[in-house]
Amino acid sequence: MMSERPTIADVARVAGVSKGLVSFALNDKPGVSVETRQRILSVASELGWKPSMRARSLSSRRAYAVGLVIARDPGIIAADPFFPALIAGIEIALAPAGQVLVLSMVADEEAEIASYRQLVENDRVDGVILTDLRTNDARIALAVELGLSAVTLGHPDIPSPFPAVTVDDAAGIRAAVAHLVALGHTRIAHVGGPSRMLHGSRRRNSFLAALAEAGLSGELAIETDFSSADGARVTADLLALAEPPTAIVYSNDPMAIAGMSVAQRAGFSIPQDLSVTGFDGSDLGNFTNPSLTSVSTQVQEWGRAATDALLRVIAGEDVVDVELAPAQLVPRESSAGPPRT
Amino acid sequence: MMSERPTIADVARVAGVSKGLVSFALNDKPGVSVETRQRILSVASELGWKPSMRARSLSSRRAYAVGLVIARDPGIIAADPFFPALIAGIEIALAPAGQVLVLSMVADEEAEIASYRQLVENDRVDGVILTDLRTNDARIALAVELGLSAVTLGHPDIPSPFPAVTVDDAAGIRAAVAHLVALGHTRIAHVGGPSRMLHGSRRRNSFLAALAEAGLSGELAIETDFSSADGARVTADLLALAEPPTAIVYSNDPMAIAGMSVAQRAGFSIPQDLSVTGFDGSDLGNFTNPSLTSVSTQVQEWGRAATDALLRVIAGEDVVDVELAPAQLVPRESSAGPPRT
DNA sequence: TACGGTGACTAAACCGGTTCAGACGACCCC
DNA sequence: GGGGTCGTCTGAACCGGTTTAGTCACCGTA
Repeated sequence: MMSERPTIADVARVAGVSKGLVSFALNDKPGVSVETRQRILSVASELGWKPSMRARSLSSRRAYAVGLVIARDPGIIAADPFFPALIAGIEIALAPAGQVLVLSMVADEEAEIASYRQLVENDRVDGVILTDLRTNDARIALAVELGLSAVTLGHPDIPSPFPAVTVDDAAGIRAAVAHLVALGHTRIAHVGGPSRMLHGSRRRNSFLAALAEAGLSGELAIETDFSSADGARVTADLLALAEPPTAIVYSNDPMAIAGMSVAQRAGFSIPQDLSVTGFDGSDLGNFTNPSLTSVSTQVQEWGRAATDALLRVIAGEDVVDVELAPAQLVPRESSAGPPRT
Repeated sequence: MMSERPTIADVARVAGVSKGLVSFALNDKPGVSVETRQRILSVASELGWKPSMRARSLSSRRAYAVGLVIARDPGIIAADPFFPALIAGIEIALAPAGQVLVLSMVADEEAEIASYRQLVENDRVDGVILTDLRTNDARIALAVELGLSAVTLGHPDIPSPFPAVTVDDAAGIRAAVAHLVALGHTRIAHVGGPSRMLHGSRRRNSFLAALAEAGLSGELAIETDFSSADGARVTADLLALAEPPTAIVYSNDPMAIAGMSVAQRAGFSIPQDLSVTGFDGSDLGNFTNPSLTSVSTQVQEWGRAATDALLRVIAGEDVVDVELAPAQLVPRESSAGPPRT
């Protein structure tokens, strides 16, 4: 019963060399002859030796883990398929590197800052993925202050020393508007996220720009908190207007789905009386009635690429910004020509 | 510019005592006089000393972290609000204890086993939360083999040395059936999860038992993989029967929502022609048309309680099973009396 | 032949905590 | 007054790796 796990000292003893040399051999460092390296490696695998992450962490001052802090209302997170997809992507890149994800979910921005500080003070992570960037985001300065490595999902609106991994979601909004314009719509509304969030304001701006390009007015661009509840409320408001829009571009799928329900309750047929588009192209939209025209962003690939970049930053490499395939329109049943008046 | 972080040796030097005594004082161990303890504590806080988790981990052989491995298809996870709520609950219990969550998301059961092994071999976690229990679940034996602490979400169907934290979801299914029976339904179908998953088969059994109690036949209990797609497919099959059911009890909300869409497409009005109930009482169901009668399980509280129990197991306490408030029916618009024939 | 350089290797320090054996004085008891 | 107990504290070992300084044999060269 060899219950104790072998240490590097056991390997050294059996191989007849010093601890230090074993360490060199196992980390592919120079200064070890080919035969000795061979012998050490075979002894190590014979003994079933695995390095102790704890000891390695202490002496190398690394955590071999990356952090993700999600700061949103749990209710909103639960409805939004974005995060599971992101995490799945992160995992794909992390696993082969022998690293793990430390996840923190907090309710507000104050707790978010505290969470990053905890992560660093407690030596939990070597770097973080910054998602849901906000205008003038304090986390950039915080990461710098804490000496953290980081990558941002999207370009911040302030100077940042960290690589940005971006998906051109503006292209998706433009495609959605172009799609609706091509169908003949002229009164198009936008139900977007909080303007404090960069992707909220960026999508809103792209929406306005696309409308302007088509010679249309963008007066119906409304801001929400990204929740289904807000999506429903705003939709009701829009449809109660004297001249309601004939199409609504939503900034995420949960709001679009809630909006469709509200519209249908109010007696609007979709897409006959109202066209609707979502954002993020979640699977959910395939199973609504009608199915939801949406914009797909390959969230999983985004997570994978961001993690890849982060690991290289942590390793000290120079990493340049990464631009992924732009968001693409996925036309389904919820969009059609405007009602004939 | 005091850039280096103070160590326990610094505190000892300034306080004029030995390293060991500082450690005792800071961990509330006996053998330190009140005045000395006071002095040490004040020196520590003056210096802004924070224990190094890495060093502490190495010498105490603990990770101060717990693991959660989610093994489901990413698409299914994304649609299901269960996991975000669970994680939010876990976080609530973890943060005050200074511990963190290491999350792993894998696609299949093989990767799942490998993931647990990695977590342990790499000293990542002190314990794990076992969710989505399956029949004869190999993870129980695996955790024992690896010497992991654990808690299970629900009772396993095999002997387990780990405390179980349970929510009586059977009560929820019974309540849903009772609700439908009271409304006058006699042909009630069940669209449930995989029978390999314990909550899948348990809900199915409760469904059958509840029907039997009401003197009804349970021939329409169908098994799915929990995905929206499967929910849609099975619903279509059920409605195509010569004598379709007048009510369907779904085992999660995404399937119920997909099922409603399919039914509506097929010309069924809900709830006039078909009543529908979901499971897990997600916020989503508030914003469908009609809103979804569902069963609420307080998932967040489940995660909190499970984490609490796990931390106590890790601390070596004797922990007994915890039984949370049973699942409760949340009646909304999708259920009503059967159509008059 | 003396010398500098190089490759292979060892010993020991180090990372920053925890823990254990033992020193020491104060106190108590018989 | 000698011995035992208790509370307080020290010094050193320990956790299991990484890293640095230094030893030693061997080589080619002037």
